[in-house]
Amino acid sequence: MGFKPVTVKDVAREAGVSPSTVSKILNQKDFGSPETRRRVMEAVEKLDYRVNAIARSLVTNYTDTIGLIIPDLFNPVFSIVAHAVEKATRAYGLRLLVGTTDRNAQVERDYVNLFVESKADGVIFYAALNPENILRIKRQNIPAVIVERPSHVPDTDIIGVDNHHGGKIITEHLLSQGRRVVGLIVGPPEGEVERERIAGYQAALIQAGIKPDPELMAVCDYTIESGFTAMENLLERRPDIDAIFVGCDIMAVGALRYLHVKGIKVPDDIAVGGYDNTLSQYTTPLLTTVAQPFDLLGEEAMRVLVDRIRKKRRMPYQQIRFTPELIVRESTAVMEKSLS
Amino acid sequence: MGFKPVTVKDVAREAGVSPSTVSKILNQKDFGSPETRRRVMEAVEKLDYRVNAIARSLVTNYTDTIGLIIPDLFNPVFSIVAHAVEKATRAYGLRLLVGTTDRNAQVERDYVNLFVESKADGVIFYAALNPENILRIKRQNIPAVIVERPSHVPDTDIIGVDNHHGGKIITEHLLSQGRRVVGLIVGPPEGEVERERIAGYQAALIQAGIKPDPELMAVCDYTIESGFTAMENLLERRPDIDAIFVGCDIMAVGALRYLHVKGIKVPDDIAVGGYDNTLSQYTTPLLTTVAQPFDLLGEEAMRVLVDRIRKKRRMPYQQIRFTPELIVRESTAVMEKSLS
DNA sequence: CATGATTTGGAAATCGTTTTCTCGAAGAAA
DNA sequence: TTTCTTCGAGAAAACGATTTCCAAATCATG
Repeated sequence: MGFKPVTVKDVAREAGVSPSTVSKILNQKDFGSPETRRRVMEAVEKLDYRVNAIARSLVTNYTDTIGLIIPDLFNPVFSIVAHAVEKATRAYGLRLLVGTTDRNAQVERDYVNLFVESKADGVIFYAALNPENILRIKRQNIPAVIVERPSHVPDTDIIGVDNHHGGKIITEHLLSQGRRVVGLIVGPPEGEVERERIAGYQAALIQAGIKPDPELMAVCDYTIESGFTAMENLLERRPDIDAIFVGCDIMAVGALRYLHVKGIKVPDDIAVGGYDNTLSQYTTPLLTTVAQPFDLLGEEAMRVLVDRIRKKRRMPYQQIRFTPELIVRESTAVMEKSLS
Repeated sequence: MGFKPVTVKDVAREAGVSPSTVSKILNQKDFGSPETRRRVMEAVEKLDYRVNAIARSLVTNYTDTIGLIIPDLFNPVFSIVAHAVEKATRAYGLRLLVGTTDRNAQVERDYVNLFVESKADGVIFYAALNPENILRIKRQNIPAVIVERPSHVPDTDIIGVDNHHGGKIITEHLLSQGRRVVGLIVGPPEGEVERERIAGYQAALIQAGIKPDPELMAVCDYTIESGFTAMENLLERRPDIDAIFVGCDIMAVGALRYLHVKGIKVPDDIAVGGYDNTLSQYTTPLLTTVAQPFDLLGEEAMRVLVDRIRKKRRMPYQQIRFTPELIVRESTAVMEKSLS
């Protein structure tokens, strides 16, 4: 009802000084005489005063708030990144506004508008849907950092992982284990990320003198079910497959499931390689996968963003690429035949 | 540099009216003549005007922002809830500030202060650490909703799941499959949630005429590794165990892993029941588990919170309990011996 | 002791909205 | 036509901080 939060005025009255003095003592390290400092601090303590960040922002033009736009929080890939970003904002003493788009460009746009209205100091886009939305933020003079595509937005810092390399090393690994007919289950190839991984996969095959065969590739979305059916379709088409590279651990779980149901042994009959290293410790057998440094991705995105916010001066735009790492586990042991 | 966002003044000038008129036309459904409405709307469109939410909040005393305090975003349990909460805030046209505590009470306190400063309209606590922090929010007249413990904060809406029932049904299920020596791996029993689940487990045993044996219980934190070692310790102590109830899917994965490594067959030798239904579709064998309606938890928390924010009038505090559901999968089939 | 330099702390403007409050004009009723 | 009501639109006062700007007080220096 008649609830009134404590304001700087109340503190001033309590300490017997003016509001401006209170503000200065609270914000400037070396303002005021020891005596007034003490009085003000005591008043603050006594009244349990907390600055009204809204009022402050209105005059300083800083909200100390970062916006994060991300497809969802359900897929471990995203929740790990979100967690890393959140930890980083905390370390920088900032707030984090989170928006998930559920892969809907209109929702993405709504969040962009919301963040503009909120006067966020900066925005991180993870797997942005529409580059236009990023430009919209930049047009409002709000710094933005892009994590993992799109990579063709001008004048923007971009953080990512070398997907070509990732696709290549996992495929090379499968080949090195004596496999020859390597299938590929991958997300929609319209995406940059997916295209790169496919290219890496193909490069590894060609390097080994094997011609990539479109018949060996199955497309699916990022669900367990689609991994299951993709594996099914692929094996119906090509029963001679002896290894499969699945472009995401979630889908790999679906593929493993199908193989398990059909009594096909992993890795004896078919070797399975995943991607992301998110679920690979939960599966049986443990999944060989390509680990992406998701936490680093989040940390770096924040670091670059904060740099851009604080150092107003023109700083060259950065494009940071991390190198993914192969983690070998049980699902891709050497083939029995090549052992004999 | 000389970047100036478009303000209500600019719109007013463009439309040839006063700022107050612009504000009223934008906010009150039926203000102004059709002619002025048109002029103002055109100006807004032309200048791509977006309200400054900061300035608005200062006068309206609403920020349209909700705070969420949650242990982390890494455990699927939390990320699913966070996702549900985020979706709900979006549906209500609100913003979401997210704070993860990493189970550190000091961090929780920092976030409470931050949310107070941010003038959040309301706060949702998931698995809060220190009740004092919740009281601190309420003392600032900010509505709070507690999800899953602590349940003893006065004058607060509380949303939760019936953990006693959950522990009971999974144990009953194990017993109904012919198991007799049912072990328990559970999180730190200081927690209310854990205590309730233990009580449910014990109730089921007693009901079946079995005396609960402390030796059959192992405590661990919420990691795969601790599930692994807990299973190990338990079996060393009591090799006669023929079923195990693990209080969290993540730890169940660790337990399954140990059994797999030791060549102990699930469910033939030991039946395994999990809790949460988060990873249970990823495991081999598929994990029987107790499903919690995490998305509902998030939705309801938001619904109750928004109610409390909008209807200022004194509304009785609610305590909502959902009933968890048993999901039977492969890891708890009927025992072989009882079949013969 | 006088002068200049520095420090201290207050008055007032400002940030961009929303919200009274008020006045004049238009419309309705008599 | 007159009077009463309603409605449209602007002026000005908030909201709660920060930030000039300035006067007074303090200090150092010759």
